[in-house]
Amino acid sequence: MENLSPVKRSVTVADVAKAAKVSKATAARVLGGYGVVSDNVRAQVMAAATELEYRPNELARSMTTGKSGIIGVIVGDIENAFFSLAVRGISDAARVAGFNVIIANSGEELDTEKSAVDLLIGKRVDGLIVTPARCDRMEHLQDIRRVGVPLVLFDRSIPELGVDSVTGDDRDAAMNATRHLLEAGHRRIAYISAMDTGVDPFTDSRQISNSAVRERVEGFLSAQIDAGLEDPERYVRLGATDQQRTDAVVKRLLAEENPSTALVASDSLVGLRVFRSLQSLNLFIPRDISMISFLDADWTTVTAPPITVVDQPVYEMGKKAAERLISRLNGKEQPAERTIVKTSLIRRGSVAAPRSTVT
Amino acid sequence: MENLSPVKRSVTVADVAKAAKVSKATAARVLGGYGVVSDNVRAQVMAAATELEYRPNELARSMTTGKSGIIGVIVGDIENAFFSLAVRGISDAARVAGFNVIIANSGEELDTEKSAVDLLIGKRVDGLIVTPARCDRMEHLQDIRRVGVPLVLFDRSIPELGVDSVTGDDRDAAMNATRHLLEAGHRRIAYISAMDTGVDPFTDSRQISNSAVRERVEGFLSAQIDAGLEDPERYVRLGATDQQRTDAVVKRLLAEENPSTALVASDSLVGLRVFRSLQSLNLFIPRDISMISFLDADWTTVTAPPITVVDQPVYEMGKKAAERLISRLNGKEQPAERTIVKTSLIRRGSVAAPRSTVT
DNA sequence: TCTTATAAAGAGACCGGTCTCATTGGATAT
DNA sequence: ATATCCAATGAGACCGGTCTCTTTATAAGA
Repeated sequence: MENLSPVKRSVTVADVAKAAKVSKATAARVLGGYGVVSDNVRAQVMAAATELEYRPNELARSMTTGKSGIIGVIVGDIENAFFSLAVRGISDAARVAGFNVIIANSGEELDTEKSAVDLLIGKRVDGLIVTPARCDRMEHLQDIRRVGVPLVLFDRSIPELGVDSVTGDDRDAAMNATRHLLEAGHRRIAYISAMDTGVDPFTDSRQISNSAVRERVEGFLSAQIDAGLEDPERYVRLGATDQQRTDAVVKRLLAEENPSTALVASDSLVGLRVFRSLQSLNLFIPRDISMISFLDADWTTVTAPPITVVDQPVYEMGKKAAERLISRLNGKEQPAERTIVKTSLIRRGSVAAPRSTVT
Repeated sequence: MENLSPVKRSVTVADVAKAAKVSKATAARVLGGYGVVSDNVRAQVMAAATELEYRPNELARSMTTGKSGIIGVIVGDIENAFFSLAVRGISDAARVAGFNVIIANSGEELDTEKSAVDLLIGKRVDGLIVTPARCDRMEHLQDIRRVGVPLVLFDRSIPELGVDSVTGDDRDAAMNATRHLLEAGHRRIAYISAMDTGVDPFTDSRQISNSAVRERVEGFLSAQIDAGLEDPERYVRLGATDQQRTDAVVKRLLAEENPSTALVASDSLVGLRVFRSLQSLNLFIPRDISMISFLDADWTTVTAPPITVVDQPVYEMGKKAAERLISRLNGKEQPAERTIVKTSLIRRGSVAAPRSTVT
């Protein structure tokens, strides 16, 4: 074990300057890579710097420049494949542009999100990418703009806020998925989400504070209205937040007088839970029931049958969000823009005609 | 749209002090929550602060205190469920203790890891949790200690470094998994990993620079030696880095004169790829071949049959690593310690007796 | 009444960089 | 030979907090 006790105060430009026998200003110029210095002085300073193992203090640097080189990201839950992939896209794009990423989890809770915002602003992040837990509460997001920190919303948008957003084409995606089920002959299609609005029987999509889910539900409904179906709302089921509650939702859905013959899962976690529920009820997909899930998650490819999914290009979405933010950080004054990325339906084996077609 | 142009310089203690008609020092005392102030002055200052919407500049605070309140985490790939779960555990533990987390991806590349270390040290993180890409190159890790930043290794350990580490009981885990296959009657068992040592035919576990994989391989080998099998090395296959190469590995493995009848996948990504390979070869698990994968990943529960796995309590591992680091940050002078968390085998449906038992 | 202890507030240095402005000296122009 | 210019360097303020040290005012003690 080498010696590593000395509790050393870190080496500063002043130290290097003294060692190189030049002024602090000159040392700072070569170490900071700005201004103009003669070649031999530069060499001297560099030599002293490596000798002393100088490492710039980015904190101090940030203080004077006012730029931290950090992008703050607030997501619902990194553990969720959707977000971890997005974060990967964000970090990759950030790194290319010389930025770093600091991540905070909101757990989809407004209060946690608020304190994360305060925290990241305190850390003087250069910009923020946020997945707002609720699209109807945005005071804290307005604060962000007020202090002059560029903001990009991810996955969900809040038009009233007037900031950039990058989302999927949720409404179209849900419409396409629903149409696909309609075309297969289904007439009683359920939509299952983990969202929890206080009110129980779902009646109006405006109850849903998450714009992504809201738009998906709206697409789901309008596809059915277009097809002449009545009252598609009655098959919208929320609150599938864990396995147990999902089991309950699915069970109830199938115990009704007119049980649904197909369903759409609002995200890959809900999809997985629903799949397990169906399995435990000994239902065979797609013979007994058809299903489509959002997100082309790992698990959807290895089930029997593999699951038909709405493929959201999450990595690209993350990348785009970061790029948008960065171009704004680089001073581009552009009006707020809503970027909508196209999704596609990957047809696999979980959709078939309903068992007994009731018209 | 409200007014938000003013390009405002942020509000400082001095501003608040002036507004409250007290000295900067006094304002700082109440805003920073230290020292002693009278109640009415405190009230005055607080009023001025809320009025001006004062937000402390954590950067400046960090500069003088020398603490940033940030823990740096360097992982192989956040996109990987193993790491994203670990990061979740780390962040949760960090938040409880009042720390934040900044994440960097190494992509399992030494150079990227090195620059991530430089970067995070530059940002003056209070401590570092690293998943070292290679356990045989550690100069940059020694640097970390040299500058006095506490370090905890995650998932992999480097005893020579003399720092804390939190890992799974990889050797035992692999032994147990292998024994389970031996007990089922298998005599030709393969071990597949994504690691890539330069040398092709695997001969010696010391070729493997990742300690976790190395120990798993060693456990895998010794279980077989113990059982009296000869030359188990010949069934160790590395380089399953993507689907295509995994397909090749699996194909080659099964085309040999004595094809293996069971296999162990070194992590959940490899496991998933192997599963797909077997599927595409129209092999049925466990009838044609048995398999065990590391990590209780989502996908392993919904396949037909579900996959027997080594359950690594990754979230807890992350949490423990963070807790260990934090206790060190809080000044506890304790000797370096290697924390090994126990894994368990979750028996599901992917292991059965080999088709034709050849002794 | 006068000293002394103590609580509350103020003044200003400091952290480690950046950056503006002043100073110096050598090359070129006249 | 003297004025002019510019490249190279130095001196020191500044960013926004923390913190030490000093000063002031008030209450208790003699």
